Amino acid sequence: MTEMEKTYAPQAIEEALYKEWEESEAFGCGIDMAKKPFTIVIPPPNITGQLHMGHAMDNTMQDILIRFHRMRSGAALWVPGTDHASIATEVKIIERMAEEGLTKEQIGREAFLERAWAWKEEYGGQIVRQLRRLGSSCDWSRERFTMDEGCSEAVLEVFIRLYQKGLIYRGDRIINWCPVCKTALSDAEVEYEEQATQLWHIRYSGPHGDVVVATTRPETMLGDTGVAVHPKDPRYQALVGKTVILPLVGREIPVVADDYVDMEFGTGAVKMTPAHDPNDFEIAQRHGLTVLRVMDDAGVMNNEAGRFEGLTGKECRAQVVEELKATGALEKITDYTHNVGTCYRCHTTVEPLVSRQWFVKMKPLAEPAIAAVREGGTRFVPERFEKTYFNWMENIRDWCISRQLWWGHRIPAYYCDACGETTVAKTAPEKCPQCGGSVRQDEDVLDTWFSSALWPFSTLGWPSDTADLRYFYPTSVLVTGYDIIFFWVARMIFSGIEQMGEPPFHTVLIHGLVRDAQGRKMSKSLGNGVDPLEIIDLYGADALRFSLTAGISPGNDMRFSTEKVEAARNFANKIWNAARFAQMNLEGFEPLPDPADLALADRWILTRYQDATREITAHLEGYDLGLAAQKVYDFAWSEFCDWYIELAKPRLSGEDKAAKGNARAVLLHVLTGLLKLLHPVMPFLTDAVYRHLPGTEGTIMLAKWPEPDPVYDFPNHAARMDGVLDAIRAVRNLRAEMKVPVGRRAQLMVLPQSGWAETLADAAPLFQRLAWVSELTVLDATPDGGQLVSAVCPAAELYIPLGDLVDVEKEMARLAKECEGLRKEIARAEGMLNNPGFTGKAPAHLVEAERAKLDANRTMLATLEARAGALVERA
RNA sequence: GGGGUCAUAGCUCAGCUGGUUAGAGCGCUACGUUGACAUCGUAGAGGUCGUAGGUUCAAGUCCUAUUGACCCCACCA
Repeated sequence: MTEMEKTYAPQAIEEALYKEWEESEAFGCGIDMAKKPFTIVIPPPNITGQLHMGHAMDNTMQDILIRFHRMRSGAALWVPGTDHASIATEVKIIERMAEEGLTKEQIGREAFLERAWAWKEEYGGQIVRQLRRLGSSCDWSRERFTMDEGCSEAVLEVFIRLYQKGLIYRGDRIINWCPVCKTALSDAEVEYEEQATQLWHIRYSGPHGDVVVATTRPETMLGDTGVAVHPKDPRYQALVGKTVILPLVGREIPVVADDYVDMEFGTGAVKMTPAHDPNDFEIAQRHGLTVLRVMDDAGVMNNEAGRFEGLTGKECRAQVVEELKATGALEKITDYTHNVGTCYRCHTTVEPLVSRQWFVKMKPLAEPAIAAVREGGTRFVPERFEKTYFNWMENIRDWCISRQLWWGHRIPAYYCDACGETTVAKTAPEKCPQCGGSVRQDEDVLDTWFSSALWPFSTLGWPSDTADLRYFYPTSVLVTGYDIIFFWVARMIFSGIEQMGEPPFHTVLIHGLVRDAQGRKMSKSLGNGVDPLEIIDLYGADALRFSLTAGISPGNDMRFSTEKVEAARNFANKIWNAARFAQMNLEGFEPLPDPADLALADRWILTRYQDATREITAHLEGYDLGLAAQKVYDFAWSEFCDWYIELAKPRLSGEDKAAKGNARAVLLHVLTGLLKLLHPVMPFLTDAVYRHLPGTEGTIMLAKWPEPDPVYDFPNHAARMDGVLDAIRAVRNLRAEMKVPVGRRAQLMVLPQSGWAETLADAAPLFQRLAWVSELTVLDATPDGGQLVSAVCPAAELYIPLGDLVDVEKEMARLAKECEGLRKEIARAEGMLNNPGFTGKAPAHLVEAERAKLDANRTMLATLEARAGALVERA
């Protein structure tokens, strides 16, 4: 045993300890068919990423579960990896190139990809190193990347399978176009923001009558190919089936009737721009309206816009409004606030437009995915997120998966220009299988979430039939924030079911966001983010982990504050010092003695320890990590440190060899056990301390998780000890109220309640040590004398002779106050017990407990009243 | 428009399927060098659990309504 420093210094031990863990392969998990593995796949962080508080919490939770199960069953696997993050990474690389004055078009696809891979090499390792600093016990030998060979193979395989089943198709559909990222986006990638704008009311005239339409985007009128009204709208009956003339353009466009139109809103007539509005597109499909695109991918008006060609959308709007005013077609302009879609990466307003893209047909995939959750094959914790999931899955639309980007999995579709044939294959066909012409590959890549969706099985070797895949799939739990249920969780579920035949995990553990101390979302733009690495430097990884876990409830957001981290750091120090104390008193390993030889205090702490073990285990099994951490904290600090260590001191420093040995053995046993219970949350501290303790071997990581042992469980004795502790507290309380300085010895006389005499007499050394008692006298009758202060507790009446220090009036006031409290409590209990409803219907043990409490309180009250009476007489 | 969360001590939050006199951390007050720990100890003050009903022997916990803060989804042009 090496000497322990006076305070815990995490900086001194974390790095070396982690290195040792990793090199010893303690993070690994072999295949052992006799054991059911507990498996988690990491939500792969982006290679562009820096570890932020969200990651820190997410990964701490995963690590807690993994470490818990590893200790418990010896078979736990946490698969790490990173995500290529197609769009996010590409944007960053383009930004970097812009600093050199380069664009990706200038350097070309191949050179661009070289840069991207170089980027990956440079930054991809960063976040993974940061995860190590947190203490994440991932099996790094299995680290994966969404674009590594195996994951890419999985992507191709899935694409081809879905294509062959008709679940992937290419078509001209309305998609969300980001004019800055210059790519299509899926619906999930659009975020809506409220914007104040205007509503332009424009009159479309025609031979059969006029109609006024309202729009938020007047420039899109150039692409109008119809007007829609509600079929039952009396105002427009005559116009349905006829045509009106599109102002500025002069095109004759039909008026159609469709239920979609809301008669109450605006004028009840809607201009139809099928190429630039998703609803219009759908109505156009129903009525056979032309789809006319007037804007190109960069948001510039194209040749279909006639004389407006070449203008940007904004310029075009101004121009169109100007001309409409001039021609008198503009009826009015009103203020209007509505939600506009923006790109989730760059927050540019997205342009809905018709484009030829690849889609996944969602209905057939969504159905079994809904059923899996509904039937309990996968369950969300907390359960309420199932509603979110169902709501999304049940209203899902086809998933646009092609992106006009270069960094990502290139779509394995090959087109023949000669005959128009499309070939979907893992490798490029040499020539068109139809006509023998030459083929070219689709230029686009897949949505980055397409590969993430396969993560739980692609990382285990799929599509190969590997031993890992057979053993570890389906995984156990997925841990993530509620913000990516749609992006990722839902897609993993349907992909797992479709490809593997069963959902990828049985539980989805959802956590909230980490907010700043004021409750605001941490963000780069606000600059209110707290860097977890700085916190680790200052307070240690364990303190950070604990502060992100303790007292947190699943699915709820939390506020991060350094005060919380400080409290956690203090806790780490407390444990450290408890161990230091133990180390100073131990003399090597001593096993628990025969239960019959144990002192009352030993029985008490062993029982409490078992209670804690049961409770913490249950909380971890139920994913209540916050409660588990809280419970270890309370047990360690309030029971073990505050009480047991103090209770053990008289024996540890005493002369009785046997008693000393017993106290040592119990101290060591409970301390070692509590370190194990704490290890999942505070891995560094617990392992460092563990190695200082006698009788331990290797790392605590691989130690066996504590299990309750009936031989050392003494609930009745624990209750006796609680009686003694109550009495000690009562004495301390008395002294504090009488302003007797701590440390100044005073005599104590106790008049035991029936059955307590021996216990109290035996506890004399404890009173001496913990309540600064000079001498304890056990009485057999109420003492006489006014210069006493008294208290009463379930075990005994307590008297302290304080001589002249006793202020009789004050003492009487104090007694009166205590009596008052007791009377209230007695009245409450009597009320309950006199209620036949309670005695008749409540569980018997509760009624019994209530009755016992009432009796005890009555006895105490009688004592106090007698005492008060005696004082009155004397006065 | 639909769905959800939160409201408990001065502050930040726990409180599982309803059952002791509702808890913790921080802060506050008083006292304190008992050789593990001042990153500490002892004692204390502080809450009619947002409001109004209801169910029940029993409600912070379940139901309904309501007020306030917030989030997600939908996207009526």
